[in-house]
Amino acid sequence: MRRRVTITDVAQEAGVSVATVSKVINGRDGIAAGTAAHVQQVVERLGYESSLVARGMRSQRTHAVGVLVAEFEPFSTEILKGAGAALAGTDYALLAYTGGGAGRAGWERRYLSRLSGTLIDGAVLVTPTVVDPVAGVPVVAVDPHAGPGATPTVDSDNLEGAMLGVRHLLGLGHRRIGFLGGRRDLESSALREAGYVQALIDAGVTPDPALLHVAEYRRDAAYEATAAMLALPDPPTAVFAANDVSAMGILDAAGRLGVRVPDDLSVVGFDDIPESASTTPPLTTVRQEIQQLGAVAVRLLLDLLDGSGVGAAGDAPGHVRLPTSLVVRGSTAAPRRTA
Amino acid sequence: MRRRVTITDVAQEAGVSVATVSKVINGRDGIAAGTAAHVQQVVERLGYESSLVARGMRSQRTHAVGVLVAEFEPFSTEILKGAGAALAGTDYALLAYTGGGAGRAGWERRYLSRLSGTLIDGAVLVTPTVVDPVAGVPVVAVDPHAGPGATPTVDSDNLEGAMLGVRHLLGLGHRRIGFLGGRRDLESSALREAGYVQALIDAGVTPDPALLHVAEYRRDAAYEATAAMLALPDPPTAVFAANDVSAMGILDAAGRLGVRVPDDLSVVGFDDIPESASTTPPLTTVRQEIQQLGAVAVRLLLDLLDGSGVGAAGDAPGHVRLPTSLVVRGSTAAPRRTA
DNA sequence: ATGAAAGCGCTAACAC
DNA sequence: GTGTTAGCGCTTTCAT
Repeated sequence: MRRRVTITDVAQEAGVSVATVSKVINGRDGIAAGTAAHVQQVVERLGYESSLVARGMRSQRTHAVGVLVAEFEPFSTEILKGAGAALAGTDYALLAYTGGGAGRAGWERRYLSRLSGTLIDGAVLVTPTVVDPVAGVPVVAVDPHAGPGATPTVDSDNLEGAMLGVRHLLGLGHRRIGFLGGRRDLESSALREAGYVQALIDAGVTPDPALLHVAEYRRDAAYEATAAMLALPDPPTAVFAANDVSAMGILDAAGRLGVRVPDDLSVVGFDDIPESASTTPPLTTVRQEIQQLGAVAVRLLLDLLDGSGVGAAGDAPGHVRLPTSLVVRGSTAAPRRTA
Repeated sequence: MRRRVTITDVAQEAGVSVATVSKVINGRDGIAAGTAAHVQQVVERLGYESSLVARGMRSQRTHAVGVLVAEFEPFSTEILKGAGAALAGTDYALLAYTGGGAGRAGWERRYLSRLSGTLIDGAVLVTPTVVDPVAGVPVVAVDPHAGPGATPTVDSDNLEGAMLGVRHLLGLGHRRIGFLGGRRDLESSALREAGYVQALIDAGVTPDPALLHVAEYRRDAAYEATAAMLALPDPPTAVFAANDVSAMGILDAAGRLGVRVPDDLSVVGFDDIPESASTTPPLTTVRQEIQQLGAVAVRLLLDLLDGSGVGAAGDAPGHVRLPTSLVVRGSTAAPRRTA
C-alpha cells in the first residue's frame, strides 16, 4: 500500500517547483506551454489528484457541498438522491456526512464546525434540531426544528398533508383514529399533529388524548405506543402515523397482536419512502416529494454560494414549501361494523 | 454569518496557548485540572469543534471512513444504510462522497486521491471500475470490476442469482427469454449473463444472440434495448434484466408500446431495491442483500484499520460472497398460448 | 504544567 | 516563466 502521491512527488519527478505544479493543475497562466505539458504528463502518470483537504485549507473554496444527517435512513437517503441530481452538471462535489454521536442534541452544529470552512462551502442540514446562524458557511435546512430562523428552509405542507391522511380515514367511516407523533423538536411533527386534530374537529369528532402518542419517528417506539393503544378498552379502528417508519412499527405490533390490517385496523403513514410499497399490506401514506426537497435545498444553497443570493427566484430568506398528496394502498379500509 | 470558531479563538478567549487547548481537547495529560476545566468551559461556550480537515492533515488518523460512489442511486444508498448501521457504535464517522466527473473511468482512483490520507482512514468503493492497490489507505470494494485484485471484495452470488431468476421464467413455461446486460466492466454483469446462459442450456434452450442486449444498468438504455427486442419477428415472451433499474426501463418500454406485463411479457429484475415493490406491476426480482453488502464491507475495512487484519474471521485477502434469493411479485406469469 | 515552533499538502503573493 | 515564502488549523516534539 503505497503512500498517497502528493504535489511534492509530482514536482520532484517533473523537476520543477511545487508552485509550478500547482499553477499547472489549476490552469493559472504564466507557465510555458512546454512545462505545462510535461507536468501534466507526470500528473497523469502518477495518478495524482490534489488533496481536497489541503486545498480547502489554503484557498477558501472547496467546491464541495455537504449534506449533514443524523443517520442514513430512508428519508435522508432520498434527500441525498435529490441533492445529487440537483448537483449533477455543476462542478460541485457532494459530501454526505454523519459522525458518531448524533444521539446528542446539537449534532448539526458540531458537524458543521468540523466540516465548514475547510471542507465544504455550504451545507444542507437534514432535520436539524437546532438551526442557529453561527455556521461559518451558508446553510439550508430541510424539515427543520420548530421556531423562527434566519436560515433558509425547505419543507412539505405538513398541515395539509396530515389533513389529507386523516380525511381519508374519516371518509372510510373511521371515528376513533389514533395518532403517533414524531420528534417533538421538529416543526413537521407539530404540524402533522395540528392537521390531525384539525381534520377531526372539522368532521365533528372530538380528539381523544388517550389516542395521541409520541413515537419519535422510530419504529420500535411506534411498536410500543401501538400496543398501548390497542390495549385500551375502546381501541382505535385506525391510526395515523407521523411518518412511514413509525407506521411500519404499527404494522409490526398489529402482526404480533393478531390484529389484522386493514380489516381490524387501518394505518396511514407519512413520507412515502420507497420501502412503504413493500410492507404487508402496502402502506397507504401521505406522500412528500422527498427527492424534490433535497433538490430544492441544494438549489437554494447554490444560489447562496454563487448567485449573490439576491434577486434570484424569491428575495425572502428563502422558504420553500412543497405540496403533499395521498397515496392509497392496502393498509386502509372501512371499519368493521362493531355491531 | 460569523467565521468558524478556531482553536486560536478558544486559546485567546481562555488566555492560554493553542497547544494547551489542543491537549485539553484530546485528553492528553500534563495539564492542570483547573486549566483543563476552564478551557473545556470556553470550548462549550464558543461551540468549538476541531476541524476534521486540519486535524487529519496533521495527525495521520481522521477516524472517518469514506464510501465512494459514482452517483447516489438506489443501490449505493442501500449500501450507505448498511455501512452506517455497521459503523454505529464505533467512533468512526461516515463520509459518503461523489465528485463531479464520475462519467469518466477511473473516478474511484481520483476520488481516493482527493480524500485519502488526509480526510479518511479507509474507503469502501461501490462498483469501482478499477481496483488498483495504489490507494494510500485500506480499501474494500463492493461489486467490483472483473479480474483479479489484491483488494478485499464483497459481492453477491451473481451466477446462482441469475440462474434463480431465469429458472423461474423457464418454470413458468417461457422459452424465448431475453437478457439485458449491465455494465460490461463489472464482474457482476458478466456473471449474471453467464448464469442466464447456463440456466437456458441446462433447460435445453439454445441462447439466441438476438435476445442479448447491453443496457449498462441504466433505465433509458434498457428502454431502447427492449423496444428493439420487441420489434423482432419472433420477440421474447420474457426478459431477464441484470438489475432492477433496467427492469424498470423494460416496464417503461412495454407501457409505451402497449405490451402488457405480465400478460404479454414477463419481466425479472436483479437487486430488489426498495423501489421495485412499487412499480406497475410490482417487480419480480432476484434479491441481493444490499445493506448487508455495505455492512460487511465496513466490517472488513474496520478489520483492516484496527485489528491488525490478521487472524480475524478469515485470513485470505478477504472475499465475501452473499447469497441471493428470488422474490416473486407481479411482473411474471406463464406465457400466453401463441396458438 | 505550559508555550514556542515545526510541519501536514497545498495555494497565493511576491520575488527573481 | 519559475521559484521562494508564508500560512490555512491543527497536533506534536521539545524547551522552559
